Amino acid sequence: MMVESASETIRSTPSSQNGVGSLANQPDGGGGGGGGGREGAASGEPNGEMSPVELLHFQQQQALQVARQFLLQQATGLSSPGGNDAKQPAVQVPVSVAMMSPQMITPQQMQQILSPPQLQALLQQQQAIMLQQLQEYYKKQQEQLHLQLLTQQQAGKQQPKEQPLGNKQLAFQQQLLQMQQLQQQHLLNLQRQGLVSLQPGQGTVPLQTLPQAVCPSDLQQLWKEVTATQPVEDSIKQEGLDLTTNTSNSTSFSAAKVSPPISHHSLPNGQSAMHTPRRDSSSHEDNPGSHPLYGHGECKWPGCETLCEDLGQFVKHLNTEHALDDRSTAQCRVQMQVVQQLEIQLAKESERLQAMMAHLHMRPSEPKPFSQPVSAHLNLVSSATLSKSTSDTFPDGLPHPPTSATAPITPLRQGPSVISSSTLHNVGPIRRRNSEKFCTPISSELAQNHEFYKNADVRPPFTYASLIRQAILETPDRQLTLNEIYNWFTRMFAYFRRNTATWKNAVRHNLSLHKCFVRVENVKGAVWTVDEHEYQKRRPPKMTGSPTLVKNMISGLGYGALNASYQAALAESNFPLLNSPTMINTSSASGMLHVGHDDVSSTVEQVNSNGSNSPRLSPQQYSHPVHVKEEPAEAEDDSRPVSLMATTNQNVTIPDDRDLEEELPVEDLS
DNA sequence: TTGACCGTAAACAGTG
DNA sequence: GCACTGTTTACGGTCA
Repeated sequence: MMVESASETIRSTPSSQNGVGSLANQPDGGGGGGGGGREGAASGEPNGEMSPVELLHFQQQQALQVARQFLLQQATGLSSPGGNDAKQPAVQVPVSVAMMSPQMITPQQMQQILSPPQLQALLQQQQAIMLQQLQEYYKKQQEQLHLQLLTQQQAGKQQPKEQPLGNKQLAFQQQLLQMQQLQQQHLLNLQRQGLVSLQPGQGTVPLQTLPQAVCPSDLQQLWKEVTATQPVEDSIKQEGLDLTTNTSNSTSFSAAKVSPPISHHSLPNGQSAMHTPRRDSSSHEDNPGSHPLYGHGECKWPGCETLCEDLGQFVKHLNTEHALDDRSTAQCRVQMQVVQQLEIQLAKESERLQAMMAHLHMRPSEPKPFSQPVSAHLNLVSSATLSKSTSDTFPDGLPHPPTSATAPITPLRQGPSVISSSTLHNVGPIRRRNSEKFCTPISSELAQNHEFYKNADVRPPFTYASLIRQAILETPDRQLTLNEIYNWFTRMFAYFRRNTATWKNAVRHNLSLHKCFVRVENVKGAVWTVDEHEYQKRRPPKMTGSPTLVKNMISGLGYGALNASYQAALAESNFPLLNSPTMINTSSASGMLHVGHDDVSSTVEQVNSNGSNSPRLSPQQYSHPVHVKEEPAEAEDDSRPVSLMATTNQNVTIPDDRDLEEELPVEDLS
């Protein structure tokens, strides 16, 4: 029959994924699987493969067909039941209705053929039959679902893992619930639609008829819920239970599958996993003012996006719409799988990074006292890139040993300043902006990676100006001769040890170029000091008041967030430095008070001084209290007043304090 | 597209 | 004359 044709068509695509067919052990229906077979044969000879449900429908269909033919015969005999009339598209008839059965008289034809009383009687009769069929049909399906659920439960008892079992049971429960809802909704729609096609046909026919009973708005809502529900099926599928046949690729059934919000039933087996989201939600609710599932006035629950005016409304919405129920639990599990997938992806990427580093011979040869965080890897890569880049462009053209020969000793304490992508790919002009962007104190950076820079032929990610300033500020007198600055460079950085002419020229160039470097004549020569005021003024538009300040503040805050995330991630890797409150404070302060410094030591100074980010600094710095410098008596190797090296090598937390201590004299004078 | 910033290179002058 | 120091200019790259 054409009814079966319609149902067969549906079943061949969506209903075949319905799960109903599989549940009925009748994936192909009585039509013989071809889907395009003539229904007459199919309807006339229900084969042995037909499920009881379909057999029932078949019988009912036959009865209905007889009634229909009877009515038709009472009419004009417009066409034979098996004629081609139905092949003509029924005008103004829903396509699905027209498709229902070529043998079936369309409602319009019915109206033309039958008198109103006859038509009404026929419709009532059909509706009654349909309702009965539907009830029986759904009852059968529920039985099937229960049967499979029991089967799964028994099978699950043999599995050591209970979680997937619970999920399967959950899925089955969902199926049951959805089936019930579908039944109710379908029946309701049928009652509302007097002219709904009444062909129960095969098991999937009721599902087919549903879409036309759903208004577009309903469809939208249903689709929204389907999309929200879809991951559940994905999760189920991933766990080996393919229940997606119920939904995927079938808009109609997807809509039918949707569980309305009323479907908050408690599962009899009460999975423990269901408590997870609830607790999680509750814990978040304890945090006033914010909720991780609430942002931008929307519910961030997967697939929800419900607009909530305030947090209270959201909480209410959360408790009502995302309460402890099957769907929420399943969605939570899906989210867990998402996280797991991301973790797997991260692991893969980390492995790739390791391979890349190994390929580039950048793998640290020395054993690490603790696990190597990603930042350290990145730092190594950065170092490798820098080394390679600089080696390729060494002005002096001197051959330079590979950086790996001087593997960093303290890369584990790398801050974020050296992990920027630009650092990875650029050497020159980007360095200062890197340090600015990441607000890394050059002092902290150097303290953390002193050994690294000292041994590795890696160019430090700081500008000449910041390095010169750092060199000067490291001294008690805060003044250095040019030669002392040279020595500081060569002492602190292997890179500058091996490259001379270019960077020295650059140092001189920077000393002369920047106003912040003040040359003071000494008895025995000239010394260079730092005018912090001018140093801060180097980027006055970013300092205060200007719109760019806000921009920079925002960017600084953005980095602060990034840095915080990074710190959190690294902290979990037992990154000792990042557990240091000093580091945290430095980062946060730099993030909040980022005003565009080459190094954040100045920023830290400001922050620690009086909480103000005023660029104005100590009179000592500003007025250059350059007391005539005595004989340098350099001996740079042991004259360093502040042993960053020692502190770096000894204690990872001290350097930061030392940095602050170094800056304190400046701050105290402000 | 523009300006700021930076690095690099180079020329030049002064000084010891 | 040479080396060092200091200044200045020019150019190209990057970024906001």
